[in-house]
Amino acid sequence: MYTIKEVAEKMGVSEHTLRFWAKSGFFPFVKRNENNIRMFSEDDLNWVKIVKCLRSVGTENKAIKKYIDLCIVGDSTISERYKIIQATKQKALQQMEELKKQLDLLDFKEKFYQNLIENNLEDTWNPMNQNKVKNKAV
Amino acid sequence: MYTIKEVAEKMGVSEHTLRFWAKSGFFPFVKRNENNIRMFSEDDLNWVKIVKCLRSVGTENKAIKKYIDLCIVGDSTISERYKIIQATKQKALQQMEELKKQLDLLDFKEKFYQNLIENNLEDTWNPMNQNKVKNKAV
DNA sequence: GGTTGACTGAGAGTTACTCTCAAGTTTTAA
DNA sequence: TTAAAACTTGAGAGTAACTCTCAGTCAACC
Repeated sequence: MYTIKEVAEKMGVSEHTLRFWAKSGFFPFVKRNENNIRMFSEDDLNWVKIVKCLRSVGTENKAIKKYIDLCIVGDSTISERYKIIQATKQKALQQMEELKKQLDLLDFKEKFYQNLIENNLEDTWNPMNQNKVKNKAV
Repeated sequence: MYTIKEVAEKMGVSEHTLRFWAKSGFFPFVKRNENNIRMFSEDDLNWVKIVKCLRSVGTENKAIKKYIDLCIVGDSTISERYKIIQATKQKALQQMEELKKQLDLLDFKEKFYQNLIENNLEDTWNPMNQNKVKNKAV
């Protein structure tokens, strides 16, 4: 059993955020000890893990709560939960594509600046230098 | 030259956000026409592109403004800008790793539910079924 | 000449934290 | 054994980055 601080360290989520998530109803199974302190079980850690996963791919808290409520209802909601996970995965794949594109742009920019530095060139792409003839740039 | 609406469509950023970014000083070179309407040039579109890129990898607006201010200063800040782009790229690469991990978890979950559905099994991972013996699950 | 449609800025509202605080326990240290 | 340090708690204020609503201006069409 783990206190909120231990969970925060273990899972890489701040204590504040964990309390906020708890208040949002994301951990309906976390028990309190005799001093009203939350004690997270191993199973609860898995809930933290899946909540963290859903959040990190941009799922809204409202939708996460919905998913958790479906879990609470029980086995009759398995196919609905399956669809949610499927859709979330598709969204994550799209994000991967988008991130790749942005990485390409950052890579281009990096090499562009590198070239300017190594060859002591002017930044002809910068609008401040609009009057100057451009070298190969975005 | 493009109006804010056209830029919004072209770049996949809402008009609201573009106005917000403009007010934040992200487009210091966008001119207005005789009716006070913002007209974006091709160069301005590239600024939108780089701002969108920095935002999408989690760069704070304050830091974006700083980068833009460095651009305005001119060529003397090239090496500083180079460092910013390098650091941003590293952050993006980390995000890629994180996203891969989350995708793996979603993939596992997807297959897990698929197995439950196909074989008509109980969701023994769900804390609601804690009393039952677990099948292979997270 | 009146309505439609695009644009404007100001400002209120929203999401998801993030931080501060006072109050209660508990462990450590003198 | 008592005082201080180290936890935890919930309430509530603050923040970032939008997101939306609205009143007002202006040009263009019927």
